[in-house]
Amino acid sequence: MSRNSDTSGKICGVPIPPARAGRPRDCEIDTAILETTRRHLAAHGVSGLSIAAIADEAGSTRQALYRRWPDKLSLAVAAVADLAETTPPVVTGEPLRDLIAELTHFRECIVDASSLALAGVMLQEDVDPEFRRVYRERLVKPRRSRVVACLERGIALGLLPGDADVAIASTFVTGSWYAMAVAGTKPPKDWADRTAHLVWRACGGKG
Amino acid sequence: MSRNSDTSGKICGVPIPPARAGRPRDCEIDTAILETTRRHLAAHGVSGLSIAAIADEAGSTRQALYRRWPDKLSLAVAAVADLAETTPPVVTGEPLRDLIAELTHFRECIVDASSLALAGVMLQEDVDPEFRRVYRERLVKPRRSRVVACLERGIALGLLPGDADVAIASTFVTGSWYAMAVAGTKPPKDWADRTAHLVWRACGGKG
DNA sequence: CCTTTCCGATACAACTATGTATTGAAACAA
DNA sequence: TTGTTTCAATACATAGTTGTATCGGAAAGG
Repeated sequence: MSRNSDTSGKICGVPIPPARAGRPRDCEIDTAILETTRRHLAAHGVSGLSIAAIADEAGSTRQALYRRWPDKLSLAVAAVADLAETTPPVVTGEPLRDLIAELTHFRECIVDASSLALAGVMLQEDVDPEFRRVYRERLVKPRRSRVVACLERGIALGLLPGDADVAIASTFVTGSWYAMAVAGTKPPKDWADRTAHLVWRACGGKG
Repeated sequence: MSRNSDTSGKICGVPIPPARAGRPRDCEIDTAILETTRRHLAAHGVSGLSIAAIADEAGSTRQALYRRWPDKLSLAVAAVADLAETTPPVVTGEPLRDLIAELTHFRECIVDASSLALAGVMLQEDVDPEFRRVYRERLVKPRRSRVVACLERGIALGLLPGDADVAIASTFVTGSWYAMAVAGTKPPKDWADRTAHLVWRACGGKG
């Protein structure tokens, strides 16, 4: 099977442009480079990125890389933007259960994508604002709003009091994980369950 | 007044060694370099540290720096170890009030020392284990145990139930701040108060 | 077949960082 | 005064990174 163009309407996840002549790009190079870039980002931060090292480790060359992205920053942004937004957990309508599912999902995402270190990178002061914006828009905001939605549904259903401090309580969810990572504490197996119940109770619920 | 040795028993915060001959070191160079190093760490991470840039910005030279620390890592470790552990808030014995004081103190510390970005750096995967260890021992652990102490005193006083999930709840305290930083949310003025009350309630308190 | 683009390999100039060294002056101990 | 160490400035070799360029060959479209 060809590693290149198909007829599905997309090439490398991007809508097909007015088909240009010449040898098509190798999709596998794109994905290999972006993946390697994310690994390097998590390991060394933005300043530590080395175009040469990335191209090399991705099994390609710097030229193939420069043909796609003009510089280090564009590559980093592309690598984060490319992080496929995983399908969120199904909403059952039972807020506490949904909250637990959300935390379980968060845990899975943060482990295998080394997104935790990525979050740390974003706190660096020399990170490009646009880069930070893409990260928040793509990875932080969606989850945050789903968590808030769980709690607000709890209020709507009368399970939580109307004056519950959702704004602060919703930060506990991911924050708990960050705090453990910084402290070097290994989160327990039942972290999702315990955390969800604590947040629920913080909001005034009787879970 | 001399910038150098004194007779107080310490030089540059270090016990006086058997007084050696020759021109004494300039303490101000030590502090200027360590301070500049912390700024650079927060801004660019470990990989982004530049000995030359640090020496320059500190108003000194690379040679003065190499005379003190053999390499980049030693300098980074020294810079973090040098972060004076600020005097913790006074314990009143009233757990919830102490918790609020602790959070207020945390907020002050994290703002002016740019320690937040430093926490992010520690999540990077290429950070030296010993470096990480010093950071946790010096900056993370003390605060964490004070927070835990507040909650456990609450249990001891019968203000919190004995089965309160202190291990998880204590991560909410600093975690809330991290989560906001990552999300780009500006913590509200009354963050300490609201967060403390939420954590208290999460533990089963009626504050 | 011809043209275009991509790929891998190699090369190059400009820049930066690192670690070491030297020099003359300054500060202090014995 | 003598000996030792520090300081600022300067120099140097080594190494790594960046961005651009060139080359022959491969893969596609017209």
